[in-house]
Amino acid sequence: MPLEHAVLAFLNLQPLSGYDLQKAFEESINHFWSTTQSHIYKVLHDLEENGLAAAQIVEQDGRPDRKVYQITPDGQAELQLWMKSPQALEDVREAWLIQLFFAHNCTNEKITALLQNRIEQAREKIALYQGQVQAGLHKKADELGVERMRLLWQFTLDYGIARYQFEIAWLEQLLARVNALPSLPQSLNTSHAGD
Amino acid sequence: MPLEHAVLAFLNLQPLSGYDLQKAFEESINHFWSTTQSHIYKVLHDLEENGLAAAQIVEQDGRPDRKVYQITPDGQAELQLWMKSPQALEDVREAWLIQLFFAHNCTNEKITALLQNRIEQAREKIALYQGQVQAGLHKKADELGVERMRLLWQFTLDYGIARYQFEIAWLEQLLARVNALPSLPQSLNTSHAGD
DNA sequence: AGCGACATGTAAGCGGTTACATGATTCT
DNA sequence: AGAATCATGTAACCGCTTACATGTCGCT
Repeated sequence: MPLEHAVLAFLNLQPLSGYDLQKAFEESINHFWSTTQSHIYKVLHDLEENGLAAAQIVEQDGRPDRKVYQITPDGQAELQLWMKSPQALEDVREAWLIQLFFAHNCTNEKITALLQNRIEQAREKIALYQGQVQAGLHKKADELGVERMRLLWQFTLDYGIARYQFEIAWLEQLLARVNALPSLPQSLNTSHAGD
Repeated sequence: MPLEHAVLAFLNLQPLSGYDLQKAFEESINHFWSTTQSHIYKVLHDLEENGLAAAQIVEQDGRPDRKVYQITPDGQAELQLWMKSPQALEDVREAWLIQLFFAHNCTNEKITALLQNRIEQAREKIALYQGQVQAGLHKKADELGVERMRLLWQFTLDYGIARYQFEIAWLEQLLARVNALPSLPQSLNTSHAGD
């Protein structure tokens, strides 16, 4: 469960509440591991149950109580173990490839439209990563002032940018190949409701 | 629900049983949309409930009965709609990036080991795709003899290969950058259980 | 006698998202 | 007066995987 370990990794830097963690995720690793508030609270609950984190209620005046979690020795051991363990390479799993695979009865124009939409989405992602996300990471890194950390964070961002750039390049190459596709069989083109 | 639509797309070519579908998935689109037997049976059940497919029991001698599903007009309409609808570009979501992000206290050697393991896995995927998967697609395409289909199928396979090749190239580039990383802070290197 | 192919399903769990629920304080 | 921030959670659902359950036939 990667989210559990991401939470442990954050707690290993400093004690945090669910609310803090939500912001930390948003500002730090959202570009490669998005999550939700409710999932974080659930994971914290589970971590406590398993003795990997310990909670402590902190009262505040004029504000709701905070429930601050600390990593336990068991939690540190678990984290250390996980950090070393090779993760399985993710399988390709993309819904648009289903569309492409079964596009036999679609016109080349319709296929092209799908690809162009995808290129557009990838461009937006890159703009986001190079803009807001990059700025956010820079800011956080400057606060901490640890060069080694800054570079590691940058690697994760660069990965995302490179990935979406790859996506665009590959799709553009595919556009040409789609245009060269033999045309639809007439019977299917006119008579079928088909795909 | 992409699996539902993948099943509809198969049924749009010909009526099939759950067992047939499992084999069809295995032989055709497993390289970008893997699934399981039980999931297929569940989806078929749901499709029938929603009137997108209709089942028919076919008795056999010496074999268990088959439950053969046919796509309905509603199913065809739904499929046609989905085929045109742009899919959201998948977010980057990779657990090893969590490891990289928090690798501050890991030695460069440990980071390198993770990357190399990933490169190795990607190489294996490429070998698989260029070998068995490519052969399987060729065989199926030859049986059908429709060039337009053959090419579309090839595109989905080429995507996978290109993706894993990208992965390798990017990781190899990262290896150099990891070696150039400023070393661990001594205090953390020696005293902490840490990450 | 044992295994693989044929054939259909259920149950439990996992990691995750969306929607719901509550309520004070501070800023505009 | 209304919105944003602070703060914690539950419930329901989704897509999917793993494990379980059952049984026949044909081949070796």
